[in-house]
Amino acid sequence: MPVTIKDVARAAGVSVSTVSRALAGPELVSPATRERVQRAAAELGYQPNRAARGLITGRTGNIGLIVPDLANPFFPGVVKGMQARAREADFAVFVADTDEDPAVEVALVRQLAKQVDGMVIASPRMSEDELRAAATETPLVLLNRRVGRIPSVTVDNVDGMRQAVAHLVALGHRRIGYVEGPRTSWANRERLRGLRAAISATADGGADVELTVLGSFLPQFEGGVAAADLAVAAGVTAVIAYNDLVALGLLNRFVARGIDVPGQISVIGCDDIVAAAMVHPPLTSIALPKEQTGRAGVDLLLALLKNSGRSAVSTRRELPAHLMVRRSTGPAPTAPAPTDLP
Amino acid sequence: MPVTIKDVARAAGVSVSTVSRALAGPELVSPATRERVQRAAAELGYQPNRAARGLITGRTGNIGLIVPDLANPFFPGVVKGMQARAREADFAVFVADTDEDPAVEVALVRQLAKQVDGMVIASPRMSEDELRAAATETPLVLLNRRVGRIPSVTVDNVDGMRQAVAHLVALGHRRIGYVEGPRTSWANRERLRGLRAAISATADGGADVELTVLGSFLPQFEGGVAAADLAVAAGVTAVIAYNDLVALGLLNRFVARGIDVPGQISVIGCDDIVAAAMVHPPLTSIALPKEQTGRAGVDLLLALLKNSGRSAVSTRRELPAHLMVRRSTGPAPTAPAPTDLP
DNA sequence: TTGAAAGCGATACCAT
DNA sequence: ATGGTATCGCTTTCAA
Repeated sequence: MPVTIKDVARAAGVSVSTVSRALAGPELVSPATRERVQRAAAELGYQPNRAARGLITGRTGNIGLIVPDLANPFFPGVVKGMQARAREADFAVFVADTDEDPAVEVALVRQLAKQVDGMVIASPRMSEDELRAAATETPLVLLNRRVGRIPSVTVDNVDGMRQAVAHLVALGHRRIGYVEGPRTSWANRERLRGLRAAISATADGGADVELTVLGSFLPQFEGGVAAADLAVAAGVTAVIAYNDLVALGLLNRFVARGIDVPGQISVIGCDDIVAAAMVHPPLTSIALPKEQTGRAGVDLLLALLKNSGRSAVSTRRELPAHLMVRRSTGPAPTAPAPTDLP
Repeated sequence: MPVTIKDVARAAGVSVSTVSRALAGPELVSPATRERVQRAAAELGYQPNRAARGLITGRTGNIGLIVPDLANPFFPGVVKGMQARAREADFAVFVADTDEDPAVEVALVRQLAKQVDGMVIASPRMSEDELRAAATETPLVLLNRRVGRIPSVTVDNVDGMRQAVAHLVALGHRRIGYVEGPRTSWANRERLRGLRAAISATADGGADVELTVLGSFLPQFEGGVAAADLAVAAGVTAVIAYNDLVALGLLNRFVARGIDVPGQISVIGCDDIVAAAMVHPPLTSIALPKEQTGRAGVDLLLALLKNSGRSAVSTRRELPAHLMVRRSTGPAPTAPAPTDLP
């Protein structure tokens, strides 16, 4: 039999209204009664019933999080960040996995919407229209995607690609391949855009770099395995993959075919999942701030909830990406000796 | 403005009680009214408010899941299985991560308990007493651990180890090392027990196998890296690790030191995480049925909830483990040639 | 078979 | 500053 607000009221010798006030806004009651109430509550181990509170306030104290695939090591990091931040704000987090299926995603949003005050969708796979529709039904924050004025947290993919290209070009690479992920992935499009921008900027700088786009492939290990042979056939000296899982697949296939990395070909991934540092050779990767992305997502959502009703605050946060150089990238096989460089 | 039961009642021309009945137990109302009510509900898109329902029924429709570390690829599999099963039963899942900290675990259980009908704790790190206490506060199911009569889903670790040892012995290994995980881990103790049993059984069979226990180490990549040198110094020809993350650490360090796997030393992990097949050489691992474990956990919990109040049903399920042989295990370096075998 | 009404636990408004 | 009370949306007696 859980202790209710009545029990506390009786114990403190006040009315339930007073208890409610003493606990919610300490400045609404006299210091003396506040003291008594708080002690009584503590002694009885009183915990407000969230369902009852939600019934009248219209708030559940829950937020939802939807991710495409928990098995992709990128997302647990995001989940951790979200939970940490949500807990600080006294919110609980529902997590749901869509198995990369846009239809499941749409269904889950609708189902979850009733049970939460708002939700965060990480790397949404559904269409822009569907997202816009969802945003009208429930406060919504997007991670790794921008759609209209829906609040979002993104990473500077374009700059990440700039760093990767600069690194490769400095190593003497002139023929670079990119292994595409899902076309429905906003990040994929952004990365491709960043890549093209970086390469044309390089052209202005004098170096003549050629980009070969391969794909699209599954954003998983298997996708990389499949892409590896195409990369070799394309004659590139370096490959940048949509994400680390794909890069790991590339690495694996190259090793299996006896192709030396980075001796014959360099590989760069994206996300910097833990496994990137665990393979041999360790994978150079564009690190995205996973936990920070999660935290920022909750931050935006909380801001949204506070302003709910008032003029739609549309907020965006863009986080920086950082290239983690490891041993999977090295000098281009046909690169001129350092002394020959201009 | 969400549609409530009143709206449905008005639309169907009946009282709210009738609506409630028509939707809950169709046999409680006349077929005609049931039909009308259901159509009205469908047309209005009525979704019962779970908070309101929970207030009176005392049920939230939520279940909680606590895991030590979402970043350990073993757990996302479990989470996926749980969610799938929970969704079938129309339950939502709260997920919380403890960062392997027993204290956090205890705190989370207490906090979550108020918001759920029951909870599942995967690989609990807290003490038996704490678990027993938790079990009295809320319906509880344990994954990968057995404590008293608390319902649990476990994997047959002992048999898994038997398979691993049999595999190694067949390859000619006689000096085997085990890298321990956390001493607070039930699975660790079970695996050690299974290992010892398998080895003494082998002794009865004539082969004289020696076990060297190393550790304990962090159940992570870094733990394996640290353990690798000890394994080499101990002169074992094969190492079995507490889990795949540790095994990957071993593998990595062996390669870094120029020690050939499996030429000079064989490595076996546990869990069969996806990364196991992604490294080079691919890791032989004892596969645990991750999703099935999650599903079974929810099954047990649902059964518990149904019987709540009645005599404590204590149930256990034990799932089988399967050795996945890959290239990280091979003949022992000093093994006699196949023709010399008896 | 159906309707009216009493709560579930908390908050918020209206008095005092 | 505090108490009484209506109320949130729903389920569940109790009568009819």
